[in-house]
This record gives sequence, structure tokens and C-alpha cells, in this order.
Amino acid sequence: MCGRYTLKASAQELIEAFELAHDDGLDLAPDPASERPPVPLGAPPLTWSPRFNIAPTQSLPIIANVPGPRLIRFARWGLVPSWAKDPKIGSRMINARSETVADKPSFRSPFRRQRCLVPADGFYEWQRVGKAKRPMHIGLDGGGLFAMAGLWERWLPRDAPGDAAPEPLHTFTVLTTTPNPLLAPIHDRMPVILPRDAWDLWLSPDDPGRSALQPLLTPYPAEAMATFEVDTLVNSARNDVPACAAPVSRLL
DNA sequence: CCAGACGTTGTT
DNA sequence: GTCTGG
DNA sequence: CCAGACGTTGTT
DNA sequence: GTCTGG
Repeated sequence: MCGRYTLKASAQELIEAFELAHDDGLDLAPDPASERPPVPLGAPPLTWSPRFNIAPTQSLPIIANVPGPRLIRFARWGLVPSWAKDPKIGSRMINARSETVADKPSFRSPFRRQRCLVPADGFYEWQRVGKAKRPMHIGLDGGGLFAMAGLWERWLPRDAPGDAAPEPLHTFTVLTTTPNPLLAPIHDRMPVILPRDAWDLWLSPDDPGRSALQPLLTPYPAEAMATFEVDTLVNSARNDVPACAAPVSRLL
């Protein structure tokens, strides 16, 4: 589940919804684990273009649990474990089951120390109807921004090409849980959505312990969510246009 | 001890 | 790196 | 998640 | 069928 999502919001809306430290545009800081200080105020703002069909392997904004002001960083969707020999493994690590995330070798360490929020305003599920697959858009009732629970990781290439210092690759994964009653007919998993009052604990830079974190990983209330069918235009990750996220009627 | 896996989804 | 299997 | 590729050698 | 790319 959760292999596609939308982030239609503008940079300004992201800054407001996530109470980011900067008010002059998104911070250009693609390295969540960097020792370098964040780009200071006044740096050229990164212009975020609204996205209607976000797919794995793409570089996307996250809010990592690093000390200091709350900033947007960029990471690639599909967590590459630090010990991986080949970063291609990341394309199969786009989700982590919340039920087992504390124990799995790939996720255990990030779960303790490298959590993040993944901003979104919708996600897609393909509902199986007989043989057909019907893409559905799911989001908050009203269409607002929300935070999916994520983990991030830093991976270093084994051997750097030439004498250049190896560039660290930052990646993330989205936690999943069982579906709420609204989503159950559509799919058997859904992303973990963290309510506002869970953000601070999830973004704690240290390890709150699994007994503190696990209770956050529950299905978001169905009453606060809404779904609609969309066109199969969304099937191809090459299509990233507003029509991907527009309601479609099959009564016509 | 060393070797080898390490993940999710969905489908059968 | 860390866990499981043999 | 779905779509699309899935191979090598040698030559330009 | 299975893997890679987006």
C-alpha cells in the first residue's frame, strides 16, 4: 500500500501546516544527516511545484527528526539500509509494516533514531474489482495536508568513483497499518497518518522507546477522511498532472 | 562458530 | 550493522 | 504503486 | 515470471 501520493500544496502552505522554521521559502537542504548547518535564512528559496502523482525513487520533501529548527529536507522514496551493497534495494522498501518495524533489521535502527514526517495531501490505492484495478484517491475530508509516519536512512557508496568523496544518499520509507472502516473495502493496508499532537514525539531526536512510539501507529479515523475514484491516467508515474487527482464518475 | 539474509505488496 | 539458520 | 523491460558484441 | 525505473 501507499505506493503513490499527492503533494499539491504550495511551499507557503507546507511552511504553515508544519510550522517550519523558515518563512521565506523552503530550505534547500537535501541532506538530513549532514553535519553542515542548515542553509541560513536569506538563502535562495527552493520553489516546490505541486505534485499530483508522486512515485517511489523520487526525491521528496520530508521533515526529519534532527535537532534544531524544523525544516524541510529532501530524500529519495525507498529506504536503502545503511549496510546495503546495492541501492536498488530501495525500490522495494517503500513501506514498512508498523507491526514489525521495531524488529526488522532494515528498520529497527531507523525506528529508534531516524524518524520523519512525510507531508502529503492525498494517496492512491488500487481497488481490485474482479480483474480490474480501480485507482482511488484518499485524503482528509476537506483536502488538507497531513503527515505520514516515515523513517529515513543514510547510505554511503562502498567505493567512490575516482578520488571524489562519496556522496551520501538519503532515503525514506512510509509506515503502514491496518485500514480504517472507510478504507477496508478498498485495500488491506493504509499509511500511518500522525495527528498534530503526535508530531513532537515522532520527531524527537532521541529514542523514546517502542512503548512510547508504537501507540502512535494506528489507523487514522475514518470520520476525518474521504475517498473518490480517479482516472487510470494515474497508473503511469510519467503522468503528473492535476487530472491524476481529479474525481471521475463511472455513471457517465 | 560462520553464512546468509535483511522487505512489502498482492496474487496464487 | 544485526539477526536467523545451520 | 504500475509500467515496461527482460541481451551482447562490436562498431560508429 | 521477475526485476528495474519512475
